[in-house]
Amino acid sequence: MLVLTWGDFMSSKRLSKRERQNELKEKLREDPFLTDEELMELFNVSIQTIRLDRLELGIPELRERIKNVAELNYSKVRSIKGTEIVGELVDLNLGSNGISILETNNNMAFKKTNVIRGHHIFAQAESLAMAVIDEEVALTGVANIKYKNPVKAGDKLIAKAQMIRKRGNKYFVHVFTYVKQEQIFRGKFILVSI
Amino acid sequence: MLVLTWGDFMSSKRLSKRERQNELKEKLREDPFLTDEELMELFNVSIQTIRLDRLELGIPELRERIKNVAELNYSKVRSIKGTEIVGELVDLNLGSNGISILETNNNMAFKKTNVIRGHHIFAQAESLAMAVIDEEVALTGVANIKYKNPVKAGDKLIAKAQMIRKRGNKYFVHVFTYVKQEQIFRGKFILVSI
DNA sequence: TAACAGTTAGTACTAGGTACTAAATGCTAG
DNA sequence: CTAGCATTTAGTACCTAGTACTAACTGTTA
Repeated sequence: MLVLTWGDFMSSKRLSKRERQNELKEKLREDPFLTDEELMELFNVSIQTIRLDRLELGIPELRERIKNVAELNYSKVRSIKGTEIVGELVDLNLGSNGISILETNNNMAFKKTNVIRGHHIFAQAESLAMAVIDEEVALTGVANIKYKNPVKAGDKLIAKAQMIRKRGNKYFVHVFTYVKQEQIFRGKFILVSI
Repeated sequence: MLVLTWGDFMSSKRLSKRERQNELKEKLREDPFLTDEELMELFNVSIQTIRLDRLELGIPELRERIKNVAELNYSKVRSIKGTEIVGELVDLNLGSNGISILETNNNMAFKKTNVIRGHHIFAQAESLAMAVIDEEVALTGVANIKYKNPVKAGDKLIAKAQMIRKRGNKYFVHVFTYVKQEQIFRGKFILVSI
């Protein structure tokens, strides 16, 4: 059996600038914790070449990369904590209707397909439904929902909620979510105030 | 009204070594991105004092702290990428059933009531339903769900999924979620493979 | 007032770089 | 075969955010 490690591969072959830079991007995407020195050994070129490559590709230094990774995750936690409403509330008539907008990104998507995971669409709709009813505290009792079309990362979700009726402490709210006029989700919620 | 900022507080008062070291630990727990220089200004002491404090408390330098945050989340991200499952998968029989556990915390709850927001319960159930069906890529088409009882932050959610039947590319999966034997959620999902 | 904890000052050194200049090497077209 | 250009390598000064260490200076307390 012939087995070539990355090391064998790299020491046997010197890639062209373009090839090397592509591999460099790929390697650093996989592992942003690699130092220039490690990359230099990986690609069997001088450290200056690695640095020129990073400069040309606009890739920041190790410490910046690590910091970016750290801040990404640190801010993610904070932003979730901050908002109780998923998406941005752009219109609200208590007891009647409301509109919220959610900008999707590929953190919300399946990596393979880039399709937004259902629970994000659900979360936007549910929290909008909650916002619409004129109650201090409420919980979702029942939801009947339908995903009509897949949503791609980057799409802007516009959710429109309408309170249909109120019976005792139960609120019936319908939410329709659109991407560019096209309906992609429909949810019927029964919310219970407590 | 008397308002004291942290700055006022710190410049008016010099804490004892013990107090300062406690505050230091707390500050760095809140924000690990603080440099010794920023801490020095915060506590109104010299940079050497901050460094002695860190040494005594065994707190690593800024870059190490950032790296730790980054690595923590990097491995977390990787594990999410691997599973894409909300909660921890403890049992799985492809095409039949599965169980996942989600430890809730107060980041997942309404601040006022400490009740877990519905979409977290939904997300656990939906992703477990996805895991159970033996398909590479699938989307939720329809869901009919019911929240039976509110869940408090700290509760451990045990979701049990059962695939009921398959018709063409449609899968019918039922998920029941429990907190200490008590059922708190029920969801009927129709998943569509693509 | 001596002893000691606590604090501050200063120096040499480190990793992992940036920014820059200069020189060497490789390839290609005339 | 060689001029000209891209590419690569070498080397220097400088940076940040430190470590590790020595020495000196306060402040309190016995």
